[in-house]
Formats: sequence, C-alpha cells, structure tokens
Amino acid sequence: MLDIRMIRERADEVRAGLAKRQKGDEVAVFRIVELDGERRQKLVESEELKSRRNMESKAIGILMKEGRKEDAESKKEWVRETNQRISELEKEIGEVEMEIRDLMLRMPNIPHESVPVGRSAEENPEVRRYGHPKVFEFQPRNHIELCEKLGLIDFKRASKLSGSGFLLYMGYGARLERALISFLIDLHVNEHGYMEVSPPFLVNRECMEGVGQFPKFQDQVYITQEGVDESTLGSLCLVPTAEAPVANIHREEILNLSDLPKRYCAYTPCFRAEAGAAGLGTRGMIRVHQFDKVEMINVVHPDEGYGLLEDMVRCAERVLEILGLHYRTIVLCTGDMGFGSAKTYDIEVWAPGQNQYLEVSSCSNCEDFQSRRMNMRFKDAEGKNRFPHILNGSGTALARLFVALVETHQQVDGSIVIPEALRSYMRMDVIPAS
RNA sequence: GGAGAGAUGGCAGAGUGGUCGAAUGCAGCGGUUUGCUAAAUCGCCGUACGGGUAACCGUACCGAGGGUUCGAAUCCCUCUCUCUCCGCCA
Repeated sequence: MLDIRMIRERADEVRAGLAKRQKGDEVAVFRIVELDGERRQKLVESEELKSRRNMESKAIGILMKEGRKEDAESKKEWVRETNQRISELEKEIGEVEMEIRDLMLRMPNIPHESVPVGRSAEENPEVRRYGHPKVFEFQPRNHIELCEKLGLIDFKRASKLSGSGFLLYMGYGARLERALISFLIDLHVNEHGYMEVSPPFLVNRECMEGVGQFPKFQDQVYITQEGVDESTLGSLCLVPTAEAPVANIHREEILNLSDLPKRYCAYTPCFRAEAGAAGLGTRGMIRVHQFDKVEMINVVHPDEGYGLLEDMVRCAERVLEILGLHYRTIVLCTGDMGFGSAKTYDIEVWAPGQNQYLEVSSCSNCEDFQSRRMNMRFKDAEGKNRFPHILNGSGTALARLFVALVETHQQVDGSIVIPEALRSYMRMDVIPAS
C-alpha cells in the first residue's frame, strides 16, 4: 500500500511511477485524490460538531448537579439532534474511506528508480551469469524420463491421488527432496546469518492482505473450509509461499531499532492454484500446485533495504554455485514485476534436459509497501515510528532445483552424481541407475 | 467440544455512568544535587487522523464490533484472543 499523503501531495510523481508498469494502474490516483479531499472536508465538519457536542455534554453534567433541570433538557435536545447529523456524516465518511481503502489495496507498488522500464519478460536485462550450459557427450534425458527410470517420482500415482500438478516423490527422490531442504536451511542459517523459523502452513486473510496477495489475487490461492459448516468457509488459506506467514510475524508491532534487521529463513510447502497459468497441466515438475521452497525474509531499516537486496540475491546464487549449476540472474523490468515489489531479481537455473532456464528464485524489495499494509513499524533513532523495508527471496524453490540438479548431474547410464555438499545429507554419492 | 476466568498506556496495576487519555509503581528521557557509581529530587514521557507556516488546537482510541444514554474504560449484546480445568485427538 502506498502512503496516502504521498499520493495527495505528489500525485503526479505517483502517477508517473505507476505508469512505468504499463498496466494502467495510474488512473486510480485521480479517483483517490478526489475521494481523499471529500473525506477530509467531511471529517473537519464532523469533528467540529463533535467538539461542540462534547462541550455541551459536559455542561449538561454540571447543570444536572446544580439542579437546573429545564436548562439541561434543552441542551439534551440539541445534542440529540447534533448526534443525528454526526452519524449521517460518519456514515458518509465510512463509505468514502472504504472506497479509498479498496483502491489503495489494489494499487501496486511504485518501481524503484533503478528498475529498467519495459513492457514484458522479454525486456528483462541479464545482470550476471555463472558457468556455462553443461556440454554432454550423450543426449541428456529430461527430468521426467530420469525420475521415472530411477523411480524418484511417481507422476502417474500422484495424479491418481490429487489430480494433475502434484508430485509423489519415492525412495531416493523423496530423500533428495528432504536433503535439499536441510541443506538450504543449514546454508542460510550457518553461513548467511538467518534464523530458522517453521511457520504455520495455513494463514488468515489479514496475512494474505499484508503481503499483497489479497484482495487482488485471491483466485490464486486455496482457501480452506472447516468441516461442512458453510459459515466457516474461507477463514484460512494454504500458504502460496512462506512469505505469507513469515513476513507477517511482526505485523501490528513496533520494533526497536536494535531489533533490526530481522532475518528469517523458513521452509514451507507452497500451494498455488495457478488458475489460467501457461504450462498448467503439462507433465513434469516445472509448474505444479504444490512445491517445497526455502524462503528468506528480511525486515530492515529503509536505508539498508537495497544493500540487503543485493546480499539476498547472492545468498540465493550461492545455492546454485555450491550445487554446481549454471544460472543467470536478471532484473525484472517495470512491466514484469510483481504487485508489491519495488525491485526484483530473478535467478534462472539451466536445465539441460529442457534446454531452457527455469526460474528458481525471485528476490524482491517491497520497501514499505507490505509493512504499511501490516502496520508493522520500528522506532528510528529520533524515536519516530517508521515503516521498515520488507524483502523476500526464494532460497530456493525446490521442484525446479530438483529438475536442474538431476538433469545437470546425470550420467550416460542415467545415474545421478550427488554434489559434494549434499552427500552427507543423502548418505550416498550417486543415485544408481536402477 | 464442555465449564470457568480474563483482555486497560513499554511493563505492572487502579479505576463500575460526568473535566478519565485514564491514579500509582517500574522502566525510559531531560534537569538539579553529588568526588565517581548509586541514591535523592523536579519535570517530561501513548498512538492515529485532521486543521494550522508554527506555537498549538480538535477528533478518535481502555481486545474488536454493535447497543443504551445528553454523556460509557465503567451498563447491555455479539465476536475474537489468552489462561485454567474436563473430554477427544497426532
């Protein structure tokens, strides 16, 4: 959510910033400014009435004590009438405020000035590259073939259980998934200074609104129903990312300056409806309704937001480097950025069996967009309450990492060499061919 | 799921219809005193929104939302959460 005062005082700047996303978001600014003026005018009117009413009420109390009943009665009558007018005004103010709030909640963040302007994913510049696409002396298999051959994943039975877009890891496949989760958390905790947290996998609507998922993207999440009672429908949502619970840990709190930065790292499964998404229903692990992910969340002083964004991207890149995987890092252009982000880097890992790059991490600084929605603040050096920057980054998503890993480290016989760093977790060096 | 207790400022804890935005204590900030530390003493010490160049002023907030009343932290209703006990359960 943007600052209403900024919209009021620097409407042109806000409009120009939103226009860079090239989605037409800036048109709502006019309406908000107009409604905001209406709101303040009515607010002044009602507060003046309240002020006079409060004075009269006090006077009534004094008159009653003095026994001047008839004087009190006439004042009571006046207060009654005034209250009527106040409640009419308040109703109008409430309606205006609801409309403003709804518009504000649906308005995306303004891109940071360093973000390249562009319309779509084709215009995302590459900022870094590590290694090269691996050259094979044989025709590399894709992950579906490999996983079926080695019995790592049972695609067919997964869809029997849950429909398309779900995975059933078996044997060494399940072990590899679990090993990756442990490896990632240990790396971020031991070497990158994060605190491990294990959050709920179901969160309430306030959390979803806090991170910007609601109200605009409700159709992308699974909402629960408790029992068969319709009245309890939808109080909790399956997390689409650990960001949903973890970024909200300090919602409605005022943190001390010395509490910052908060650096959290969490594993959760991620549940996504993927309604209308391209690639949905295709076989494999690239786009699924449930996948595992280790997420990094930083709550930091605004002065440190962008420095920590670079740091966080490096943390995610290290994962791939340690696992011996080729990747490229891109910065998303204004037209391709997510709703709440002011600046986003994507990391794409090379999957030789697909002959394509797969997005395994997205690292964003949402600045104070989310903290404002959550009303999460900190006391700065002057003792003033301010909104911290909140950053989130995948470190990394697992299903696609799994794909890149098996496709990159496959041998001619189909066996898969386990990267050094994973061997202690796997308690093996090679996943055998059969 | 059943029964009970509770929710007040950073914390502790008063306050059961009328200058209560809220006593008091602790913590915090500033001053005085003191050889240092400590103690003592005085003052300040919530948040949000709005008005004003500003000093400042107004409004709202005692878990949330309604209601009664001229007036609610205080009375009534609903909800949420926390704690204790019982039941069920991984």
